[in-house]
Amino acid sequence: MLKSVAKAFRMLESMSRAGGPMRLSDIARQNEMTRSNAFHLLQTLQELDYVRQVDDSTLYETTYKMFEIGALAVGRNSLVTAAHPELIRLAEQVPENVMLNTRDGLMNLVADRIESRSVVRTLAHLGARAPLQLVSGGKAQLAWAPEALIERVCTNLVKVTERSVTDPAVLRAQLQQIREQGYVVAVGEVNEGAKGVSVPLRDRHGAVVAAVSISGPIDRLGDDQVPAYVGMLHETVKRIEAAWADGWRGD
Amino acid sequence: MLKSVAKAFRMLESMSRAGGPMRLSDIARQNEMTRSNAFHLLQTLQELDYVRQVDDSTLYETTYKMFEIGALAVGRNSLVTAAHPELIRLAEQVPENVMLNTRDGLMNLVADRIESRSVVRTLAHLGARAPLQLVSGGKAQLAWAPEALIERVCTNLVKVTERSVTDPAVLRAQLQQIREQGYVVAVGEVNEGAKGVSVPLRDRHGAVVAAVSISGPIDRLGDDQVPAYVGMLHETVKRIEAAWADGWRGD
DNA sequence: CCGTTGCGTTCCACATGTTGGAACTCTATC
DNA sequence: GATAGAGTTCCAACATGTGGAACGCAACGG
Repeated sequence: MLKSVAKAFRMLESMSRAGGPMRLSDIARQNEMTRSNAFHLLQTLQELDYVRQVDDSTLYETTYKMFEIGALAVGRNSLVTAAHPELIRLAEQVPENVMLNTRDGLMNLVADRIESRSVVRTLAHLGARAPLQLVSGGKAQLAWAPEALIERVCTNLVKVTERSVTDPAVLRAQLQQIREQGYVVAVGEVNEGAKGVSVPLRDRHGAVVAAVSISGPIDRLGDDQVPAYVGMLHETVKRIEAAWADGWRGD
Repeated sequence: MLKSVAKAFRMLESMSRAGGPMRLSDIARQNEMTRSNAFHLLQTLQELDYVRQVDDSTLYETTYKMFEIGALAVGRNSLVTAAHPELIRLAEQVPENVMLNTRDGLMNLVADRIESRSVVRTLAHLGARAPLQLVSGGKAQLAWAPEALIERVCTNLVKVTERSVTDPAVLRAQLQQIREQGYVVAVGEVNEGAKGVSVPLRDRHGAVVAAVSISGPIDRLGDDQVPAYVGMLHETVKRIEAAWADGWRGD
Protein backbone atom coordinates (compact mmCIF):
# COMPACT_ATOMS: atom_id res chain seq x y z
CA MET A 1 0.00 0.00 0.00
CA LEU A 2 1.62 3.23 -1.14
CA LYS A 3 0.85 5.73 1.55
CA SER A 4 0.99 8.92 -0.45
CA VAL A 5 -1.20 7.46 -3.18
CA ALA A 6 -3.79 6.41 -0.64
CA LYS A 7 -3.74 9.86 0.92
CA ALA A 8 -4.20 11.54 -2.43
CA PHE A 9 -7.30 9.51 -3.26
CA ARG A 10 -8.79 9.90 0.19
CA MET A 11 -8.32 13.62 -0.14
CA LEU A 12 -9.97 13.76 -3.52
CA GLU A 13 -12.89 11.70 -2.28
CA SER A 14 -13.51 13.91 0.71
CA MET A 15 -13.31 17.00 -1.48
CA SER A 16 -15.84 15.54 -3.91
CA ARG A 17 -18.21 14.73 -1.11
CA ALA A 18 -17.85 18.18 0.41
CA GLY A 19 -19.38 19.74 -2.68
CA GLY A 20 -18.00 23.25 -2.38
CA PRO A 21 -14.51 24.74 -2.30
CA MET A 22 -12.46 23.98 0.81
CA ARG A 23 -9.65 25.57 2.72
CA LEU A 24 -6.31 23.85 2.94
CA SER A 25 -6.36 23.66 6.74
CA ASP A 26 -9.76 22.03 6.77
CA ILE A 27 -8.71 19.50 4.19
CA ALA A 28 -5.64 18.73 6.24
CA ARG A 29 -7.62 18.38 9.45
CA GLN A 30 -10.32 16.21 7.89
CA ASN A 31 -7.77 13.76 6.55
CA GLU A 32 -5.49 13.87 9.53
CA MET A 33 -2.38 15.19 7.88
CA THR A 34 -0.14 18.18 8.41
CA ARG A 35 -0.76 21.35 6.46
CA SER A 36 2.45 21.02 4.55
CA ASN A 37 1.59 17.47 3.64
CA ALA A 38 -1.83 18.54 2.41
CA PHE A 39 -0.18 21.33 0.50
CA HIS A 40 2.11 18.98 -1.39
CA LEU A 41 -0.73 16.66 -2.23
CA LEU A 42 -2.93 19.49 -3.45
CA GLN A 43 -0.07 20.84 -5.49
CA THR A 44 0.30 17.46 -7.17
CA LEU A 45 -3.40 16.99 -7.77
CA GLN A 46 -3.51 20.48 -9.23
CA GLU A 47 -0.73 19.70 -11.67
CA LEU A 48 -2.62 16.58 -12.67
CA ASP A 49 -5.74 18.69 -13.15
CA TYR A 50 -7.92 16.94 -10.59
CA VAL A 51 -8.02 19.95 -8.32
CA ARG A 52 -7.91 23.69 -8.89
CA GLN A 53 -7.71 26.86 -6.84
CA VAL A 54 -10.87 28.82 -7.27
CA ASP A 55 -10.14 31.99 -9.22
CA ASP A 56 -7.43 33.85 -7.34
CA SER A 57 -8.49 32.91 -3.84
CA THR A 58 -6.84 30.40 -1.61
CA LEU A 59 -9.69 27.90 -1.74
CA TYR A 60 -9.37 24.53 -3.42
CA GLU A 61 -12.03 22.60 -5.31
CA THR A 62 -12.17 19.46 -7.44
CA THR A 63 -12.36 19.74 -11.18
CA TYR A 64 -14.62 17.46 -13.18
CA LYS A 65 -11.73 15.39 -14.44
CA MET A 66 -12.76 12.44 -12.30
CA PHE A 67 -16.15 12.58 -13.92
CA GLU A 68 -14.60 12.77 -17.35
CA ILE A 69 -12.45 9.71 -16.83
CA GLY A 70 -15.11 7.79 -14.98
CA ALA A 71 -17.69 8.51 -17.67
CA LEU A 72 -15.20 7.38 -20.26
CA ALA A 73 -14.90 4.00 -18.62
CA VAL A 74 -18.65 3.58 -18.30
CA GLY A 75 -19.39 5.02 -21.74
CA ARG A 76 -17.26 2.34 -23.38
CA ASN A 77 -19.99 0.08 -22.25
CA SER A 78 -22.07 0.10 -25.41
CA LEU A 79 -25.02 -1.20 -23.46
CA VAL A 80 -25.45 2.16 -21.75
CA THR A 81 -25.67 3.90 -25.09
CA ALA A 82 -28.12 1.41 -26.53
CA ALA A 83 -30.33 1.49 -23.45
CA HIS A 84 -30.61 5.23 -22.99
CA PRO A 85 -33.40 5.98 -25.50
CA GLU A 86 -35.44 3.05 -24.25
CA LEU A 87 -35.11 4.22 -20.68
CA ILE A 88 -36.45 7.60 -21.72
CA ARG A 89 -39.34 5.88 -23.42
CA LEU A 90 -40.13 3.93 -20.30
CA ALA A 91 -39.78 6.97 -18.06
CA GLU A 92 -42.49 8.68 -20.06
CA GLN A 93 -44.98 6.00 -19.12
CA VAL A 94 -44.19 5.86 -15.43
CA PRO A 95 -44.18 8.53 -12.72
CA GLU A 96 -41.04 7.09 -11.11
CA ASN A 97 -37.30 6.97 -11.63
CA VAL A 98 -36.07 4.52 -14.20
CA MET A 99 -32.58 3.07 -13.89
CA LEU A 100 -30.10 0.89 -15.68
CA ASN A 101 -28.14 -1.20 -13.19
CA THR A 102 -24.80 -2.84 -13.80
CA ARG A 103 -22.57 -4.93 -11.60
CA ASP A 104 -19.26 -3.57 -10.35
CA GLY A 105 -17.62 -6.24 -8.24
CA LEU A 106 -19.96 -7.01 -5.38
CA MET A 107 -21.77 -3.71 -5.83
CA ASN A 108 -24.70 -2.63 -7.92
CA LEU A 109 -24.02 0.50 -9.95
CA VAL A 110 -26.59 2.94 -11.32
CA ALA A 111 -25.08 3.23 -14.80
CA ASP A 112 -27.85 5.44 -16.17
CA ARG A 113 -30.95 7.00 -14.74
CA ILE A 114 -33.91 8.95 -16.03
CA GLU A 115 -35.93 11.06 -13.67
CA SER A 116 -39.55 11.21 -14.53
CA ARG A 117 -40.88 14.74 -14.67
CA SER A 118 -43.14 14.24 -11.70
CA VAL A 119 -40.38 13.04 -9.44
CA VAL A 120 -39.10 15.58 -7.00
CA ARG A 121 -36.89 13.68 -4.62
CA THR A 122 -34.25 11.45 -6.03
CA LEU A 123 -33.41 8.30 -4.13
CA ALA A 124 -30.45 6.94 -6.04
CA HIS A 125 -28.23 9.24 -8.05
CA LEU A 126 -26.32 8.45 -11.19
CA GLY A 127 -23.21 6.51 -10.25
CA ALA A 128 -24.62 5.39 -6.91
CA ARG A 129 -23.30 2.07 -5.65
CA ALA A 130 -25.01 -0.26 -3.23
CA PRO A 131 -24.50 -3.90 -2.21
CA LEU A 132 -25.93 -6.22 -4.86
CA GLN A 133 -28.20 -8.09 -2.45
CA LEU A 134 -29.94 -4.99 -1.14
CA VAL A 135 -31.41 -3.36 -4.23
CA SER A 136 -33.85 -4.72 -6.78
CA GLY A 137 -31.49 -4.22 -9.72
CA GLY A 138 -28.73 -5.98 -7.86
CA LYS A 139 -30.89 -8.91 -6.82
CA ALA A 140 -31.99 -9.38 -10.42
CA GLN A 141 -28.38 -9.69 -11.50
CA LEU A 142 -27.47 -11.89 -8.60
CA ALA A 143 -30.31 -14.34 -9.17
CA TRP A 144 -28.83 -15.54 -12.45
CA ALA A 145 -25.19 -15.09 -11.51
CA PRO A 146 -22.72 -17.99 -11.19
CA GLU A 147 -22.72 -19.74 -7.84
CA ALA A 148 -19.23 -18.42 -7.03
CA LEU A 149 -20.50 -14.85 -7.02
CA ILE A 150 -23.55 -15.68 -4.95
CA GLU A 151 -21.28 -17.42 -2.50
CA ARG A 152 -19.01 -14.39 -2.23
CA VAL A 153 -22.00 -12.14 -1.63
CA CYS A 154 -23.41 -14.50 0.99
CA THR A 155 -20.25 -14.24 3.03
CA ASN A 156 -20.30 -10.45 2.88
CA LEU A 157 -23.79 -9.53 4.00
CA VAL A 158 -24.14 -6.16 5.71
CA LYS A 159 -27.04 -4.57 7.53
CA VAL A 160 -27.90 -1.07 6.34
CA THR A 161 -31.51 -0.78 7.48
CA GLU A 162 -33.83 -2.96 9.55
CA ARG A 163 -35.08 -4.59 6.38
CA SER A 164 -31.69 -5.57 4.89
CA VAL A 165 -31.25 -9.30 4.21
CA THR A 166 -28.55 -10.55 6.50
CA ASP A 167 -29.27 -14.27 6.49
CA PRO A 168 -27.70 -16.20 3.58
CA ALA A 169 -30.51 -18.74 3.65
CA VAL A 170 -33.15 -16.03 3.31
CA LEU A 171 -31.23 -14.43 0.46
CA ARG A 172 -30.94 -17.73 -1.37
CA ALA A 173 -34.66 -18.30 -0.99
CA GLN A 174 -35.33 -14.85 -2.43
CA LEU A 175 -33.07 -15.53 -5.39
CA GLN A 176 -34.85 -18.82 -6.01
CA GLN A 177 -38.21 -17.05 -6.04
CA ILE A 178 -36.85 -14.36 -8.35
CA ARG A 179 -35.67 -16.96 -10.84
CA GLU A 180 -39.13 -18.52 -10.81
CA GLN A 181 -41.16 -15.38 -11.27
CA GLY A 182 -38.70 -13.52 -13.52
CA TYR A 183 -38.72 -10.22 -11.68
CA VAL A 184 -37.76 -8.64 -8.35
CA VAL A 185 -39.51 -6.42 -5.89
CA ALA A 186 -37.28 -4.98 -3.15
CA VAL A 187 -38.34 -2.72 -0.31
CA GLY A 188 -36.29 -0.37 1.85
CA GLU A 189 -33.21 -2.51 2.27
CA VAL A 190 -30.85 0.36 1.73
CA ASN A 191 -33.11 3.44 1.82
CA GLU A 192 -35.92 3.15 4.33
CA GLY A 193 -38.70 4.60 2.20
CA ALA A 194 -37.71 3.22 -1.18
CA LYS A 195 -39.21 0.45 -3.24
CA GLY A 196 -37.95 -0.98 -6.51
CA VAL A 197 -39.12 -3.32 -9.23
CA SER A 198 -36.57 -4.85 -11.52
CA VAL A 199 -36.06 -7.22 -14.42
CA PRO A 200 -32.84 -8.82 -15.75
CA LEU A 201 -31.20 -8.03 -19.07
CA ARG A 202 -29.13 -10.57 -21.02
CA ASP A 203 -26.20 -10.44 -23.42
CA ARG A 204 -25.93 -12.48 -26.61
CA HIS A 205 -24.83 -15.54 -24.68
CA GLY A 206 -27.84 -15.36 -22.41
CA ALA A 207 -25.84 -14.22 -19.39
CA VAL A 208 -27.50 -11.62 -17.20
CA VAL A 209 -25.26 -8.54 -17.32
CA ALA A 210 -27.58 -5.76 -16.17
CA ALA A 211 -31.04 -4.99 -14.91
CA VAL A 212 -33.60 -2.30 -15.61
CA SER A 213 -35.53 -1.03 -12.64
CA ILE A 214 -38.30 1.32 -11.65
CA SER A 215 -38.00 2.82 -8.20
CA GLY A 216 -39.96 5.23 -6.09
CA PRO A 217 -41.33 5.98 -2.66
CA ILE A 218 -42.91 3.02 -0.91
CA ASP A 219 -46.31 4.66 -0.56
CA ARG A 220 -46.76 5.63 -4.19
CA LEU A 221 -45.46 2.40 -5.68
CA GLY A 222 -48.20 0.04 -4.53
CA ASP A 223 -48.32 -3.72 -5.02
CA ASP A 224 -51.27 -3.34 -7.38
CA GLN A 225 -49.04 -1.46 -9.80
CA VAL A 226 -46.29 -4.06 -9.80
CA PRO A 227 -47.75 -6.34 -12.52
CA ALA A 228 -48.14 -3.45 -14.94
CA TYR A 229 -44.62 -2.19 -14.20
CA VAL A 230 -43.16 -5.65 -14.67
CA GLY A 231 -44.82 -5.81 -18.06
CA MET A 232 -43.33 -2.48 -19.09
CA LEU A 233 -39.93 -3.51 -17.81
CA HIS A 234 -39.98 -6.72 -19.82
CA GLU A 235 -40.99 -4.80 -22.90
CA THR A 236 -38.19 -2.27 -22.32
CA VAL A 237 -35.58 -4.96 -21.78
CA LYS A 238 -36.66 -6.71 -24.97
CA ARG A 239 -36.23 -3.50 -26.91
CA ILE A 240 -32.82 -2.77 -25.38
CA GLU A 241 -31.59 -6.29 -26.12
CA ALA A 242 -32.69 -5.81 -29.71
CA ALA A 243 -31.03 -2.40 -30.05
CA TRP A 244 -27.80 -3.50 -28.37
CA ALA A 245 -25.33 -5.08 -30.76
CA ASP A 246 -24.33 -7.59 -28.11
CA GLY A 247 -27.84 -8.27 -26.80
CA TRP A 248 -29.73 -11.50 -26.29
CA ARG A 249 -31.48 -12.78 -29.44
CA GLY A 250 -33.26 -15.70 -27.80
CA ASP A 251 -36.96 -16.55 -27.60
CA MET B 1 4.88 16.91 -7.38
CA LEU B 2 4.57 13.60 -5.56
CA LYS B 3 5.93 11.06 -7.97
CA SER B 4 4.03 8.00 -6.85
CA VAL B 5 0.75 9.90 -6.79
CA ALA B 6 1.28 11.12 -10.31
CA LYS B 7 2.11 7.60 -11.46
CA ALA B 8 -1.01 6.19 -9.84
CA PHE B 9 -3.29 8.65 -11.63
CA ARG B 10 -1.55 8.24 -14.96
CA MET B 11 -2.00 4.53 -14.60
CA LEU B 12 -5.70 4.81 -13.85
CA GLU B 13 -6.22 7.16 -16.76
CA SER B 14 -4.55 4.85 -19.21
CA MET B 15 -6.52 1.92 -17.90
CA SER B 16 -9.78 3.83 -18.27
CA ARG B 17 -8.93 4.74 -21.81
CA ALA B 18 -7.97 1.20 -22.70
CA GLY B 19 -11.50 0.03 -22.03
CA GLY B 20 -10.88 -3.62 -21.39
CA PRO B 21 -8.87 -5.57 -18.81
CA MET B 22 -5.10 -5.26 -19.12
CA ARG B 23 -2.08 -7.30 -18.20
CA LEU B 24 0.36 -6.05 -15.64
CA SER B 25 3.30 -6.09 -18.05
CA ASP B 26 1.43 -4.03 -20.60
CA ILE B 27 0.40 -1.50 -18.02
CA ALA B 28 3.99 -1.25 -16.84
CA ARG B 29 5.31 -0.84 -20.37
CA GLN B 30 2.71 1.75 -21.36
CA ASN B 31 3.54 3.91 -18.38
CA GLU B 32 7.26 3.32 -18.48
CA MET B 33 7.69 1.75 -15.11
CA THR B 34 9.12 -1.52 -13.86
CA ARG B 35 6.81 -4.47 -13.36
CA SER B 36 7.32 -4.46 -9.64
CA ASN B 37 6.53 -0.77 -9.48
CA ALA B 38 3.35 -1.31 -11.46
CA PHE B 39 2.50 -4.19 -9.18
CA HIS B 40 2.74 -2.05 -6.05
CA LEU B 41 0.64 0.67 -7.59
CA LEU B 42 -2.02 -1.77 -8.75
CA GLN B 43 -2.03 -3.36 -5.33
CA THR B 44 -2.70 0.03 -3.78
CA LEU B 45 -5.37 1.01 -6.27
CA GLN B 46 -7.00 -2.33 -5.68
CA GLU B 47 -7.12 -1.78 -1.92
CA LEU B 48 -8.67 1.62 -2.58
CA ASP B 49 -11.22 -0.06 -4.86
CA TYR B 50 -10.34 1.81 -8.03
CA VAL B 51 -8.99 -1.29 -9.72
CA ARG B 52 -9.84 -4.96 -9.50
CA GLN B 53 -8.51 -8.26 -10.82
CA VAL B 54 -11.03 -9.77 -13.15
CA ASP B 55 -12.48 -12.90 -11.59
CA ASP B 56 -9.58 -15.20 -10.73
CA SER B 57 -7.40 -14.33 -13.69
CA THR B 58 -4.34 -12.19 -13.65
CA LEU B 59 -5.89 -9.33 -15.62
CA TYR B 60 -6.57 -5.95 -14.10
CA GLU B 61 -9.44 -3.57 -14.87
CA THR B 62 -10.78 -0.33 -13.47
CA THR B 63 -13.87 -0.35 -11.30
CA TYR B 64 -16.53 2.33 -11.69
CA LYS B 65 -15.48 4.09 -8.51
CA MET B 66 -14.06 7.02 -10.45
CA PHE B 67 -17.42 7.42 -12.11
CA GLU B 68 -19.18 7.25 -8.79
CA ILE B 69 -17.07 9.96 -7.24
CA GLY B 70 -17.01 12.10 -10.34
CA ALA B 71 -20.78 11.87 -10.74
CA LEU B 72 -21.15 12.82 -7.11
CA ALA B 73 -19.27 16.04 -7.71
CA VAL B 74 -21.28 16.90 -10.82
CA GLY B 75 -24.57 15.75 -9.34
CA ARG B 76 -24.25 18.23 -6.49
CA ASN B 77 -24.78 20.76 -9.18
CA SER B 78 -28.53 21.15 -8.85
CA LEU B 79 -28.67 22.69 -12.29
CA VAL B 80 -27.97 19.32 -13.87
CA THR B 81 -30.94 17.79 -12.08
CA ALA B 82 -33.26 20.63 -12.97
CA ALA B 83 -32.21 20.65 -16.60
CA HIS B 84 -32.46 16.95 -17.33
CA PRO B 85 -36.21 16.66 -18.00
CA GLU B 86 -36.14 19.75 -20.19
CA LEU B 87 -33.27 18.34 -22.21
CA ILE B 88 -35.31 15.21 -22.81
CA ARG B 89 -38.22 17.36 -23.94
CA LEU B 90 -36.01 19.23 -26.37
CA ALA B 91 -34.41 16.04 -27.65
CA GLU B 92 -37.83 14.77 -28.65
CA GLN B 93 -38.30 17.66 -31.03
CA VAL B 94 -34.92 17.51 -32.67
CA PRO B 95 -33.10 14.70 -34.50
CA GLU B 96 -29.76 15.68 -32.96
CA ASN B 97 -27.86 15.38 -29.71
CA VAL B 98 -28.84 17.82 -27.01
CA MET B 99 -26.29 18.82 -24.39
CA LEU B 100 -25.91 20.78 -21.21
CA ASN B 101 -22.52 22.48 -21.10
CA THR B 102 -20.75 23.75 -17.99
CA ARG B 103 -17.43 25.41 -17.50
CA ASP B 104 -14.61 23.60 -15.77
CA GLY B 105 -11.62 25.93 -15.61
CA LEU B 106 -10.73 26.81 -19.20
CA MET B 107 -12.58 23.79 -20.51
CA ASN B 108 -16.12 23.17 -21.58
CA LEU B 109 -17.68 20.11 -19.98
CA VAL B 110 -20.60 18.07 -21.28
CA ALA B 111 -22.44 17.80 -17.96
CA ASP B 112 -25.44 16.03 -19.42
CA ARG B 113 -26.39 14.76 -22.81
CA ILE B 114 -29.44 13.25 -24.44
CA GLU B 115 -29.10 11.27 -27.58
CA SER B 116 -32.01 11.60 -29.90
CA ARG B 117 -33.34 8.28 -31.06
CA SER B 118 -32.32 8.86 -34.64
CA VAL B 119 -28.72 9.61 -33.83
CA VAL B 120 -26.31 6.81 -34.49
CA ARG B 121 -22.86 8.28 -34.14
CA THR B 122 -22.11 10.31 -31.06
CA LEU B 123 -19.72 13.20 -31.40
CA ALA B 124 -19.29 14.29 -27.79
CA HIS B 125 -19.80 11.84 -24.97
CA LEU B 126 -20.98 12.56 -21.49
CA GLY B 127 -18.13 14.08 -19.52
CA ALA B 128 -16.23 15.16 -22.63
CA ARG B 129 -14.05 18.22 -22.18
CA ALA B 130 -12.93 20.61 -24.89
CA PRO B 131 -11.41 24.10 -24.90
CA LEU B 132 -14.08 26.72 -24.24
CA GLN B 133 -13.36 28.72 -27.39
CA LEU B 134 -13.76 25.79 -29.75
CA VAL B 135 -17.27 24.51 -29.08
CA SER B 136 -20.58 26.29 -29.33
CA GLY B 137 -21.52 25.68 -25.69
CA GLY B 138 -18.16 27.00 -24.57
CA LYS B 139 -18.33 30.10 -26.74
CA ALA B 140 -21.75 30.89 -25.34
CA GLN B 141 -20.37 30.82 -21.83
CA LEU B 142 -17.28 32.74 -22.79
CA ALA B 143 -19.16 35.54 -24.50
CA TRP B 144 -20.69 36.75 -21.24
CA ALA B 145 -17.77 35.81 -19.00
CA PRO B 146 -15.67 38.36 -17.11
CA GLU B 147 -12.84 39.92 -19.08
CA ALA B 148 -10.24 38.15 -16.92
CA LEU B 149 -11.42 34.75 -18.13
CA ILE B 150 -11.58 35.82 -21.76
CA GLU B 151 -8.06 37.13 -21.42
CA ARG B 152 -6.83 33.87 -19.99
CA VAL B 153 -8.46 31.94 -22.81
CA CYS B 154 -6.98 34.29 -25.40
CA THR B 155 -3.48 33.55 -24.20
CA ASN B 156 -4.06 29.81 -24.39
CA LEU B 157 -5.44 29.24 -27.87
CA VAL B 158 -4.72 25.87 -29.39
CA LYS B 159 -5.24 24.53 -32.88
CA VAL B 160 -7.12 21.25 -33.03
CA THR B 161 -8.48 21.31 -36.57
CA GLU B 162 -8.03 23.62 -39.55
CA ARG B 163 -11.08 25.59 -38.45
CA SER B 164 -10.04 26.23 -34.83
CA VAL B 165 -9.87 29.91 -33.86
CA THR B 166 -6.26 30.71 -33.08
CA ASP B 167 -6.28 34.49 -33.42
CA PRO B 168 -7.38 36.37 -30.26
CA ALA B 169 -8.76 39.23 -32.37
CA VAL B 170 -10.94 36.87 -34.37
CA LEU B 171 -12.19 35.21 -31.20
CA ARG B 172 -13.07 38.56 -29.64
CA ALA B 173 -14.97 39.55 -32.76
CA GLN B 174 -16.91 36.28 -32.60
CA LEU B 175 -17.77 36.85 -28.95
CA GLN B 176 -18.96 40.36 -29.77
CA GLN B 177 -21.24 39.00 -32.46
CA ILE B 178 -22.54 36.29 -30.13
CA ARG B 179 -23.47 38.88 -27.51
CA GLU B 180 -25.36 40.83 -30.15
CA GLN B 181 -27.34 37.97 -31.62
CA GLY B 182 -27.81 35.97 -28.42
CA TYR B 183 -26.76 32.60 -29.79
CA VAL B 184 -23.77 30.75 -31.19
CA VAL B 185 -23.14 28.59 -34.21
CA ALA B 186 -19.82 26.76 -34.26
CA VAL B 187 -18.51 24.49 -36.98
CA GLY B 188 -15.85 21.80 -36.83
CA GLU B 189 -13.37 23.52 -34.56
CA VAL B 190 -12.68 20.41 -32.58
CA ASN B 191 -14.36 17.63 -34.56
CA GLU B 192 -14.08 18.10 -38.31
CA GLY B 193 -17.62 17.12 -39.24
CA ALA B 194 -19.50 18.58 -36.29
CA LYS B 195 -21.72 21.60 -36.03
CA GLY B 196 -23.32 23.05 -32.92
CA VAL B 197 -25.90 25.67 -32.01
CA SER B 198 -25.95 27.02 -28.51
CA VAL B 199 -27.63 29.48 -26.18
CA PRO B 200 -26.52 30.75 -22.74
CA LEU B 201 -28.20 29.95 -19.44
CA ARG B 202 -28.17 32.33 -16.45
CA ASP B 203 -28.27 31.97 -12.68
CA ARG B 204 -30.37 34.12 -10.36
CA HIS B 205 -27.82 36.95 -10.53
CA GLY B 206 -27.93 36.99 -14.29
CA ALA B 207 -24.47 35.46 -14.68
CA VAL B 208 -24.05 32.95 -17.50
CA VAL B 209 -23.14 29.64 -15.85
CA ALA B 210 -23.97 27.09 -18.52
CA ALA B 211 -25.19 26.67 -22.08
CA VAL B 212 -27.62 24.36 -23.79
CA SER B 213 -26.64 23.17 -27.23
CA ILE B 214 -27.83 21.09 -30.14
CA SER B 215 -25.12 19.40 -32.14
CA GLY B 216 -24.96 17.13 -35.12
CA PRO B 217 -23.19 16.34 -38.35
CA ILE B 218 -22.44 19.35 -40.49
CA ASP B 219 -24.44 18.13 -43.48
CA ARG B 220 -27.67 17.43 -41.63
CA LEU B 221 -27.66 20.55 -39.49
CA GLY B 222 -28.17 23.16 -42.24
CA ASP B 223 -28.18 26.94 -41.81
CA ASP B 224 -31.87 27.02 -42.67
CA GLN B 225 -32.61 25.03 -39.53
CA VAL B 226 -30.64 27.29 -37.23
CA PRO B 227 -33.38 29.87 -36.55
CA ALA B 228 -35.86 27.19 -35.52
CA TYR B 229 -33.28 25.49 -33.31
CA VAL B 230 -32.35 28.77 -31.67
CA GLY B 231 -36.01 29.31 -30.86
CA MET B 232 -36.30 25.89 -29.25
CA LEU B 233 -33.09 26.43 -27.31
CA HIS B 234 -34.31 29.74 -25.93
CA GLU B 235 -37.57 28.12 -24.91
CA THR B 236 -35.70 25.26 -23.23
CA VAL B 237 -33.36 27.58 -21.36
CA LYS B 238 -36.31 29.63 -20.14
CA ARG B 239 -37.95 26.50 -18.78
CA ILE B 240 -34.76 25.28 -17.11
CA GLU B 241 -34.18 28.67 -15.48
CA ALA B 242 -37.72 28.52 -14.14
CA ALA B 243 -37.35 24.97 -12.84
CA TRP B 244 -33.96 25.57 -11.29
CA ALA B 245 -34.12 26.97 -7.76
CA ASP B 246 -31.15 29.18 -8.48
CA GLY B 247 -32.18 30.20 -12.00
CA TRP B 248 -32.57 33.62 -13.59
CA ARG B 249 -35.94 35.25 -12.95
CA GLY B 250 -35.39 38.29 -15.19
CA ASP B 251 -37.41 39.59 -18.15
C1' DC C 1 9.38 -34.70 -21.78
C1' DC C 2 12.43 -31.12 -20.77
C1' DG C 3 14.37 -26.54 -22.04
C1' DT C 4 12.89 -22.01 -22.97
C1' DT C 5 10.29 -17.96 -22.65
C1' DG C 6 7.57 -14.59 -20.50
C1' DC C 7 4.38 -13.86 -17.12
C1' DG C 8 2.89 -12.36 -12.11
C1' DT C 9 4.67 -12.09 -7.79
C1' DT C 10 7.98 -11.80 -3.80
C1' DC C 11 12.07 -10.22 -1.63
C1' DC C 12 15.40 -7.03 -0.32
C1' DA C 13 18.70 -3.18 0.21
C1' DC C 14 19.57 1.30 -1.29
C1' DA C 15 18.68 6.04 -2.18
C1' DT C 16 14.93 8.73 -3.11
C1' DG C 17 11.06 10.93 -2.26
C1' DT C 18 7.93 12.05 1.29
C1' DT C 19 7.23 13.95 5.55
C1' DG C 20 6.41 17.28 9.29
C1' DG C 21 8.42 20.94 12.18
C1' DA C 22 9.80 25.46 12.09
C1' DA C 23 10.07 29.79 9.94
C1' DC C 24 8.10 33.34 7.01
C1' DT C 25 4.51 36.27 5.01
C1' DC C 26 0.04 37.97 4.72
C1' DT C 27 -4.62 39.13 5.99
C1' DA C 28 -8.31 39.72 9.21
C1' DT C 29 -9.61 40.93 13.82
C1' DC C 30 -9.65 43.30 18.01
C1' DG D 1 -0.28 47.82 16.34
C1' DA D 2 -0.54 43.38 18.49
C1' DT D 3 -2.44 38.80 17.87
C1' DA D 4 -4.13 34.80 15.68
C1' DG D 5 -4.56 31.86 12.13
C1' DA D 6 -4.16 31.32 7.29
C1' DG D 7 -1.14 29.63 3.10
C1' DT D 8 3.32 28.79 1.70
C1' DT D 9 8.42 27.74 1.74
C1' DC D 10 12.45 25.49 3.49
C1' DC D 11 15.02 21.83 5.10
C1' DA D 12 16.87 17.77 7.29
C1' DA D 13 15.74 12.94 8.74
C1' DC D 14 14.34 8.80 7.72
C1' DA D 15 10.48 6.19 6.37
C1' DT D 16 9.05 4.82 1.87
C1' DG D 17 8.89 3.84 -2.64
C1' DT D 18 11.87 1.90 -5.98
C1' DG D 19 13.91 -1.40 -9.21
C1' DG D 20 16.99 -5.45 -9.75
C1' DA D 21 17.21 -10.13 -8.99
C1' DA D 22 15.10 -14.40 -7.92
C1' DC D 23 11.12 -17.53 -7.67
C1' DG D 24 7.21 -20.28 -9.30
C1' DC D 25 4.17 -21.15 -12.85
C1' DA D 26 2.03 -21.84 -17.39
C1' DA D 27 2.39 -22.05 -22.31
C1' DC D 28 4.92 -23.44 -26.05
C1' DG D 29 7.96 -26.11 -29.11
C1' DG D 30 11.60 -29.15 -30.24
